[in-house]
Amino acid sequence: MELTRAMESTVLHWGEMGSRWGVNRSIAQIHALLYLSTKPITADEITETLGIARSNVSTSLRELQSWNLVTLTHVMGDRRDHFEAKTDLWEVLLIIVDQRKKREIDPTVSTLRKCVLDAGGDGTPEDVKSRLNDMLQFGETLTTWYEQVSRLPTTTLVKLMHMGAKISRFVKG
Amino acid sequence: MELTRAMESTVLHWGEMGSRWGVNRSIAQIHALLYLSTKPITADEITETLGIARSNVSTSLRELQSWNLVTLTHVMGDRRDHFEAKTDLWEVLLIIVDQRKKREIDPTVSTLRKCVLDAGGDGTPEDVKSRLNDMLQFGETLTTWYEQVSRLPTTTLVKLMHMGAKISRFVKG
DNA sequence: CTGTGTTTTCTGTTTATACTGAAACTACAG
DNA sequence: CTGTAGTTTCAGTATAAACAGAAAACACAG
Repeated sequence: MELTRAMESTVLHWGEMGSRWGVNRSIAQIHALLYLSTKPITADEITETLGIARSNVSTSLRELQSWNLVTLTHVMGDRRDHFEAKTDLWEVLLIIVDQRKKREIDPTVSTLRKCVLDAGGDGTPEDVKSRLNDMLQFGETLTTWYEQVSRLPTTTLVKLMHMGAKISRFVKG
Repeated sequence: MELTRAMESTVLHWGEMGSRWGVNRSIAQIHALLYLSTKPITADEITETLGIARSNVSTSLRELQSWNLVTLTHVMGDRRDHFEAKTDLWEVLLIIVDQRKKREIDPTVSTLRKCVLDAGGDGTPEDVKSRLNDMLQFGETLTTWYEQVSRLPTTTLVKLMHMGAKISRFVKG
């Protein structure tokens, strides 16, 4: 698979972005490549195109599949696995946020909950306790909000987005 | 400075969180410690409490100041710098999102813009071009929305949040 | 100008993670 | 069964980032 200049920069930049957000470069690059590719491609093609080890591609694809961002498909008359990425970017965004929430935010909130409990009997000063409480409260507000909003249909979300700041009209007071 | 059990877990967990989101552990730990502390503390106190090198604390504090999350203050009769963290968590969230947008999202969108231009004349196939365009479009929609909404007063944001999914009432169609 | 407390800079080391390549495994065709 | 194409696992290696400690720079009192 031959990459044009534009495709190459996109893939490289996406890899760079990934690493700044705690996603490893290979995974991000592969994801970008699959997103750009308009037909399913094999692991070997990815290996060649990106110049990374076959085993690394395998592991990364596995990870991408576990995120539901990439699916395995088959092509008639070809034994090899082919891979393709979700193309609806709204769906992609929601998947990523959902997963990171589940893997990182939710555990953080429960850790905080435990800390607030512990703080009751371990001699934590009152003012620190109130800071801890604020954090927990804040986390809970955000997650509750997200859980509701993320369940709205995409079309609604798009419309809400396009309203931008106008949405504030509907707030009382 | 003595940490209670609850404080210690919070600081450690925060550090862990940081590293999963591309913020180094020391910086995140120091931030947590300053957030919990109800009075400004010195770099040396941080060094002792967290058991990391003095130089590391210095660099991290500098970084935190550049993010506007921590400010330097002075205490009467003490030559040493003291540090304290922003305590309004809404403000903290907006600062973090703002900064990461500025440092990472905005450059990504302009890279995409450049790629879309390049793709015009470098032989990129039509269908790939349209994928690139979708990405750019999506990024622009999100950033435009964020720029508007983040400028609303915190009180309005809080109210919007508490409305949760009810906000969808106001969408036409 | 000198001495002391404080902060920053810099270089080498450590550590964590990504990555490779070979070997093991699997599924299937013949 | 056997051979082959394909995939995964695993142990070792490389790389990049975090970190420590020493040295330098700075600020100011006396």
